[in-house]
Amino acid sequence: MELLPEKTVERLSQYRRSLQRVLDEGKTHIYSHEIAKLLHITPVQVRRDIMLIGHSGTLRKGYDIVNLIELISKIIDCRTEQRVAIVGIGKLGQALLNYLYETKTKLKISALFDTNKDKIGKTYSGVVCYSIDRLDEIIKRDQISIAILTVPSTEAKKVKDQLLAAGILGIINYTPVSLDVEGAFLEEYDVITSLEKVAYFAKPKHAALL
Amino acid sequence: MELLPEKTVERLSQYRRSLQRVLDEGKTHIYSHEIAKLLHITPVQVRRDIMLIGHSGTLRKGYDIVNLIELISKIIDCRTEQRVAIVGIGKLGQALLNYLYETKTKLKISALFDTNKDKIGKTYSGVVCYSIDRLDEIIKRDQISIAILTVPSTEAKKVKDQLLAAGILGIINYTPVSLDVEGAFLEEYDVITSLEKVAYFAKPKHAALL
DNA sequence: TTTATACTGTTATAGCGCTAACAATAAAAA
DNA sequence: TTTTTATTGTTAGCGCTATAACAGTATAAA
Repeated sequence: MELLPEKTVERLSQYRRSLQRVLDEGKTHIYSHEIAKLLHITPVQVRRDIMLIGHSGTLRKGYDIVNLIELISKIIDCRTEQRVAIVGIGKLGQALLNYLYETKTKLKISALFDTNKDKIGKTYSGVVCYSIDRLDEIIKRDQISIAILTVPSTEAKKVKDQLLAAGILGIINYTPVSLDVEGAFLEEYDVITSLEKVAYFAKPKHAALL
Repeated sequence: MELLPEKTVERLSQYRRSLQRVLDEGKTHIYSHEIAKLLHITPVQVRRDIMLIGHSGTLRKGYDIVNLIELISKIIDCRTEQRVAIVGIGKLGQALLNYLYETKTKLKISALFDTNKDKIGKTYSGVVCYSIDRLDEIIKRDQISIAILTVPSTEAKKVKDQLLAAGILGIINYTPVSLDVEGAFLEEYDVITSLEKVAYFAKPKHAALL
């Protein structure tokens, strides 16, 4: 299948989780406008996304929830398990681990890395923390393909280079340092940028008058 | 001035921080291609953003860094201080607080909220944590205009309603629950979606062949 | 002094993503 | 049975964003 648009993939991830919740409540079918309402988007967008993955609903009955979940999973999940490492087990790294460690998908957090001696050897949510010196070794051994980067800014570039050298295919960069990633997929998220953006658009009305 | 495009505002936030770093290293002027290299974007985009805010560089000398920082600040900062609350002081809330509490801008984290009795009354990085029961009171008293939402999913909608009722103007939603925000600016960031997206685009090459 | 160079500033074009419009049709109502 | 209604599936168009192309010009070089 063709590569799907990024935004569609994002929504598919959200559809799947919403659909699972609805399924658990006992529903078997759902209309596009019902899905739309759950995610606060338009029904057209839902139908278009579903069209893009080649699924068909039933007129007047809507979409079969089980079928749809299965198809989404077939498309966005890898056939084999994809392993993920979190590099930098500070507050943010630990928070992300809590959010992610129990997904029911083919994604598995399978290693943590840090430089802090007190953390090395410990397990967090059942995942072992290794010294960052063993990054290359462990990534290759466990065939880890995705890394979540939550190290201090000063270390970001260096660690990124190590990750790429070890053959990582995707990086999520939560440090405020912009990275250059050749040949891998990169997603950057900067909390300061995000806050400053919201601040710009959430200016009090009277501010314009001053 | 006209409202700037969202993406431009995001980059302005990043330009400012990069420029400050370069300034601290003793440089006084910088070329568009130098800024571009720092953020891994194109020089044209940098020039276009700078054009949009009405700044002019000097041919063959580049942009005066101090001037540019001042202009960006004038545009993306509010004239008055904008106060921010973090609602939900779990690991993620605390992590974000660490990232944000010492910005030199007009943004100030001025209150934290939680339901946990052990946290209420404590201070984190010098910011007091209040009971979430006092949300309305404190937001109005301190004129807090922006909220960062890091509560459990189950509480997200209820807290969002309380925030809007208290007059909040911008919300950053880090919960995986999609929100509907009437009349305020909303930014949603979902770590699971983000990871699943990267996983989709970072699939090992051979996966396509299976 | 004249020409070449290396920048900035601006406009035109392309691409992605969302939305509006509508065709098709199964189910429900008359 | 015929008509209406509610829903899916698809295409066409619009808007935002990024990029490409290029005009303008101060400085440097010849």
